[in-house]
Amino acid sequence: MQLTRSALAGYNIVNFDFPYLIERAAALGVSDFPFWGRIRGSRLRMKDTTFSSKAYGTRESKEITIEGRVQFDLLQAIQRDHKLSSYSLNSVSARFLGEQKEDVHHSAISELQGGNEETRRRLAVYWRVPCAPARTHASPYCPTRSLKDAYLPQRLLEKLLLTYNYIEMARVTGAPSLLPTFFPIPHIDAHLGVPITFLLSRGQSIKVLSQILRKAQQRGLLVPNLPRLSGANSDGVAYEGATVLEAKAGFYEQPIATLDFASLYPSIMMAHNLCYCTLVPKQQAGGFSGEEVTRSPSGDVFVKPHLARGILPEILEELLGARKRAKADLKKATDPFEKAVLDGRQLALKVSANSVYGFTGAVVGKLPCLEISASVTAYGRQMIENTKKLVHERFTTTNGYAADAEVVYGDTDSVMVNFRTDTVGEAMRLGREAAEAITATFLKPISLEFEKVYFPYLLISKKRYAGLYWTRPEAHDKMDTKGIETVRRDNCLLVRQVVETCLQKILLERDVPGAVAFVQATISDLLMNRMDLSLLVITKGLTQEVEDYDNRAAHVELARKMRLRDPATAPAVGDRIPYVIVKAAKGVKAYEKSEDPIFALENNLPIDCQHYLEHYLAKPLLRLFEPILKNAQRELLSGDHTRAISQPTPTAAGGGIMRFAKARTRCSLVRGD
DNA sequence: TCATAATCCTAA
DNA sequence: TGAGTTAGGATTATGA
Repeated sequence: MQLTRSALAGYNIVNFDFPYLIERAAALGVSDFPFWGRIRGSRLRMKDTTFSSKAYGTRESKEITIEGRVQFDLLQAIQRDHKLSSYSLNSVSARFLGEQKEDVHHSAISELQGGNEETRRRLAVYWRVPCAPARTHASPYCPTRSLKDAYLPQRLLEKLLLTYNYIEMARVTGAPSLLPTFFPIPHIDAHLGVPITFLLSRGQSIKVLSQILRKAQQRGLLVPNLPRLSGANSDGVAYEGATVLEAKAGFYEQPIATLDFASLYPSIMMAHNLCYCTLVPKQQAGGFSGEEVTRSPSGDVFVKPHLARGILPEILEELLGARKRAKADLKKATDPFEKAVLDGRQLALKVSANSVYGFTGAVVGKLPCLEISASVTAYGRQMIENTKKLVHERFTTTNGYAADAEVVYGDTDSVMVNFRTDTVGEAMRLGREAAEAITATFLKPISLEFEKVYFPYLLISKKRYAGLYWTRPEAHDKMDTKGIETVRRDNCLLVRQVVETCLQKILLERDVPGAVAFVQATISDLLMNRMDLSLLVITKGLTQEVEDYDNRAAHVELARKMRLRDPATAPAVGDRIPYVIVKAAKGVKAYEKSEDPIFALENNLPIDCQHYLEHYLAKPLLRLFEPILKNAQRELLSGDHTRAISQPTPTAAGGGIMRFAKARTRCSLVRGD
């Protein structure tokens, strides 16, 4: 935990360190302790809350009020900014700092203490002082702290530029500047709005609402305090969303051009003047002429901008205008500090603009207006269908082009076009031509842009594809993967690594036989018990209270089991639960075979390798290879490599996998933080 | 065996 | 001043 003049920073401080310190002080009767704020005599206040949102999940949390100081909990920031399989300080530090935090076990203390200066230093730095008794909040974050626990968050803060990014977000949503204004934001008045602590502890709504309130005040408008919208059913769907075009699955060995609408939903709201204050109630719509109002494709009516300019379009215009300037300044900037500020700012402005639409559709929110959100998506659906149609109509041999173009896929604001050319450069040229021609058919500021070419392109299904990503004809920029196992954190590392390697071999090296051989070797390793346990750990989020689940699932049952073993360290709502599938009698359900990896390790439980092959590896690999290989099933999943070694009985000491795994995974599997 | 519901996570 | 949205694939449990 770091204490500066106006901020407190650390890892999991809000739910562990602060409550712990406060409770200990109370237990010890240190009555002058809980005065950390900058208002003399004002005691800090703590209460339990449950935060729940679809995007951030449900989490129990402490809410601590400390006047005049920002509480910057790195755990909260990283949970919001990054989707990871594990949020332990150890794993996060390894990921972002390339630095593992080594723990010192208590059995090594006397040895280190009796050693030399270096071993004593190690003890001081790494030994985590246990402080379990007063623990009140169950989570995988171990109630111990070492010097490193203070030092690593500081490094993360700097490395991830969190100070810049969060202060910029606070500023674009209108918070008072906590630091001197190094680079003022033109047209954005930074004197009303969202405190940094809100950015970490509350949702998206507060940011949008803050902007609406500020703009309404400028205009002299009042924002109504609406009663909870009736008929707001939180599990159903309130209105129709975007169109996802049919995916023509396959392995494309021709360049596929991608056309994207830039900031689609914000630009729709600006182009059509969609706002609370421009909406014409259904029963009054008849009283307006076509000169005065527009009817959106969902049938909702809005007045045109010459009669009344909406607040939302104006906010969006300012946000996107400011972003354009930030990006231009970023291009010119040379000073690393200025660059960090500007990049944080352009990101904040983009996120901010994109959340306005969602805010209008949030029926459980403060100011829902489904006429706006339903109109936005309806315009969007019309636009993507139109774009597809225009591509098909224009790029034909009849019109003098070398081939008939085909839209092979598209999602919400993008279309993927096969112009049936063999060169990336030609695909780019046609892509630019299409973007320009189609943009001309839409109202300003709607803009269809050519963004990139995929070549080759492996389209598996809707929302799932991979390809090499080209923005210039000379060389590809990267491999891009969407929705496939490699980008999903609920798969074990083995599956992610195998799929990733196969994609590389197929797309990059163009070596399909090599990919097949690799799969066979991996399956053989798995079945021969040669797989490191750390590769087999699956993680899933505990999204609600264990009791509230309607069915039985592996991670939930494990959470239940762990609570019986030790309530203090059992997973809590919002935590991610790591587990492995261990061997059991035939016919036993998967949810009865899930086990805590550390428990499995310590008790030498054998892993159910067959289960990993059949349930986690086989299908993803078949999906990957089916568009490429004639006999994927036979080549990958039958033959010598699928023969398992004679399985050790659960009690046998010779569980090769466990001994092997234990030696190799001690560092990465220790429970921490 | 097959359809369905619950759940998780991702694309946009 | 509590909580952005919908679409969609995949896995698992469950019951007809």
